[in-house]
This record gives sequence, structure tokens and C-alpha cells, in this order.
Amino acid sequence: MKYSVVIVEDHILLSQALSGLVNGFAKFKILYICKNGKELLTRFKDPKNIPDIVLMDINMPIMNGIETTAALKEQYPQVKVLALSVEEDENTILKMLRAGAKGYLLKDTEKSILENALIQVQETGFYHTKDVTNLLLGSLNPKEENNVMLKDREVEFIKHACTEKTYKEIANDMCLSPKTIEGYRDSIFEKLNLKNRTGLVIYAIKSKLFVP
Amino acid sequence: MKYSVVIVEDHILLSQALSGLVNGFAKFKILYICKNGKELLTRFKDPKNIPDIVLMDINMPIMNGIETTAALKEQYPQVKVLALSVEEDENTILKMLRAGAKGYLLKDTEKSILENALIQVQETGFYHTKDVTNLLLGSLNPKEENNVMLKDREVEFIKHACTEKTYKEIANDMCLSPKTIEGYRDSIFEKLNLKNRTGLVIYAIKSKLFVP
DNA sequence: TTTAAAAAGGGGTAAATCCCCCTTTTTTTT
DNA sequence: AAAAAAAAGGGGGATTTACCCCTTTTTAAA
Repeated sequence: MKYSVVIVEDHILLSQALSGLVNGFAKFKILYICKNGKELLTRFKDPKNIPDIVLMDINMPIMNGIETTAALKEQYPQVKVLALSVEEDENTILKMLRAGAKGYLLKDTEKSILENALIQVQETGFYHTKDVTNLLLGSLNPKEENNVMLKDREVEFIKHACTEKTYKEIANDMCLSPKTIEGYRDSIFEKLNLKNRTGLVIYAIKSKLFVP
Repeated sequence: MKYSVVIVEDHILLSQALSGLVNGFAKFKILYICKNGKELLTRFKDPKNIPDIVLMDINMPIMNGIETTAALKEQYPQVKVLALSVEEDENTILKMLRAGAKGYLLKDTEKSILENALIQVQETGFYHTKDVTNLLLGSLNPKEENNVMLKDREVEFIKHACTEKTYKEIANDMCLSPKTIEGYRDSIFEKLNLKNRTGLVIYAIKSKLFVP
């Protein structure tokens, strides 16, 4: 009896190709393929569609891998999620692991490693490369506080700041006094150690608060 | 006799999965896989390694798809390049086609479409989806001049502008008068129809002049 | 040697940044 | 429940930077 695997991945060509790969493994077979997390949750309503393992991409439209993994942890904790992504950003990986992923694979890996990862996740409950393990260890002692807390209002302001609008126009759009906007800016500059609006824009894009 | 295909793609898992897919097609077989353009050109030194078709990713480290395709057009014009990318940006697609690609496929396509594309490229010399064809038609009458020519010095300035430096500091770093820098900025703003530095930063990142 | 471009500059206005300061409300702590 | 702290909103005024228009010099090209 083979273990069942579901692929959640928005790029059809990759998911179909992966499907072929996994079906070639001795112990696994693909149950079906989904294009995003929402589709997956819909499918899960039928118990026959619940697999042993979900191979989950992170960057997807509609419902991304992190949200989906968190939802699965809530509703279907027996399903093991193996994350699969090009994303090497530390925070993203940590978010995914916190959401309940049992393993994290880069797309830049050998197929034999994928097979090993699947086997380990199924049999021992987790699979992690050295890199991810080190990352986990590093995140235990939160060294220099990488995750600065920005308030909702500030985040909203930052998105406006990533446009050609002046602060006065932003104030108008957010129904606030220009002085309040200046206050947001100043506190953000201080928290993030920024010098000017250009720095803020770069930060916003790096941290995905704003997608250009 | 099957047509030979080489995959150039930096994500090993995808290239291996694709490899399985293509080997499953009746008329095609994978000759080998490369991780980037440089590796491909090295391989090509042995004539036995020259395939009928190259399946080429665009975003690669070391030597990207556009450079590589241009090089192939020069040195091995008989080899047909089929571009394969997640990139939907118009300029990127046009650059790739100008570099000599015979077709452009999004990774978000069915495997049957990949097979069709390979067949068409091999037999008729090109394959294009409706979207790409429309894009080509649009680029013939260069309507609103999508490809503004930026001078080298201006591009260099833009990269500096994507930092927290003031224009004065940029002038210093580029060994120019602040007034010259202002001149660069003004001409760029006019060419690209920008209002301020924030707009410039967003433009630079969108067009990949600056990678955050 | 004209012609154009690149580089440099002057001066003015608006925007951004940076200091101080304040009140009110909400949340947390004691 | 009272006190303290944090969050949200607002201000005055000074300095710097950014932005814009227009001119001159220097350099490179035709």
C-alpha cells in the first residue's frame, strides 16, 4: 500500500512534473493536484480526499502556503505538510514551520532528497536539512529582535509611502492630519533605523509589506 | 528517432521533474540537464552535446536565459530555444524573443501544452500563445515607447538613488557635481513620467535595475 | 568647426525631515 | 479602582532635501 500525497502548487507545469516524479517513488502515489489552498480545503470536505502528506508551495495566489498550513494544523492535524519553495527568506521559513509544516525543502534539491524527505516525514514525523535546523536553533535565542512590531496603522501608512504621493496626500487618503502621518513616519524611522523615505520603500519591499 | 532536448534550469527539482515529463513524450528525450547558461555553453563544445531544442529558464544565477539565448543565436543558430518562465513582465518576454527564443511558455501551463509547443517548435520553427502573439503585435507599433533608453550614467545614478543617500552624497560617490545629479534625475523623471524619488525607486525595482 | 551632448551652476518653491511640544483615549499594571 | 504606560492624534517652527526652470561652460562628435 502506497502513501498518498497531494500537491498544492500554482504552477501547473511544475505540479504535473512533480506528480510524475512522486508517482515514480516506490512508497508514494499522487492522489490529486491543487492550484491553491482554498481548492485544497474544498477537496478535504470529502474524507476520501485526505492524504497522508501534502506537498505545499508557499507563494500562491488566493490562499498561500502559510495560511493553508495553519488551517490544516487546526482542522486536519494528522495530515503532514512538507513545504516546498524557492523562498530562502528566514522569516518566511520560520512562519511556515510555526504554521505546522513538518519539513521545508528548497526547489533546488535532488529528487532523491525529495523521496528521502517524504519517507522521513511519513515515518518519523519530520524532515529538516541542516540549514533549516540551524535556522531553528538560531530562532530560539532571539538575538537582535529581527521582528520589529509595526502597528496596523503604521503598516497601512508604509503602503501609501511606497507611492508617489506626498505625505499630505497620504494624510488625506488616510483621513488623518499630516502631523499624525509625520508621527508615524518618525516612529517607523526610529524603530527600523531608517534615514528617509527611500530607505522605507526599500524596507517595505524587502519585507513584502509592499509588492511593486 | 526522438528529438533531443536539453533543460537549462537552476532549480534542480523542477528540472528533474520536467525531465521525467519530457521523456514521457513520444517524440522527445532529454539529453542532459544544466544549472545555468555557462554550464550549457561549456557542454556545447562537444558536438554530441548539441540538442535540437533547449528548454530555457530565464531567471538563473551566473548566466541568465536572455544572455544565454543571445549567445546561442550567435554560435549555434540551428538550436531552437523554448523559453520557460514564471516571468510575465512584457519587457522580459520581448527581450527573450529578441534574443532569439522560438517560443515562450509560462510555467503555469498544462504538460500537454508543453508537448505541443515542443512539437511545433521542432516542426514549424516557432510556438507562441495568443498572449505572446498579441504582445508581439503590440510591440510593432511602439505606441507609447515602453522601452525608454536610459544612458549608462543614468542607470548608475538610479542604483545610487535606491539607497538612503542624499543626492549630494550620490554626487560625491559618482564624482560629479550635485547639479549634474539633479540633471540626471530630472531627465529620468521626464522620460519615465515620474513625480519623485519614491516613484523612481519603485520603477527601478520593477524593471530590475535595482534588486533589493 | 559648428552641433550636440554632458556637466555644472543659480535661484526659487515645495516637500521632507527633525526638533521641541501637547491632549485624549486605551490598555496594562499595581 | 487608581496609577502608569502605551497608543493615537495633533502642532509650531527650523533645517535640509527634493524638485523645477533656465543659463553657461566644457567636452565630445559630426
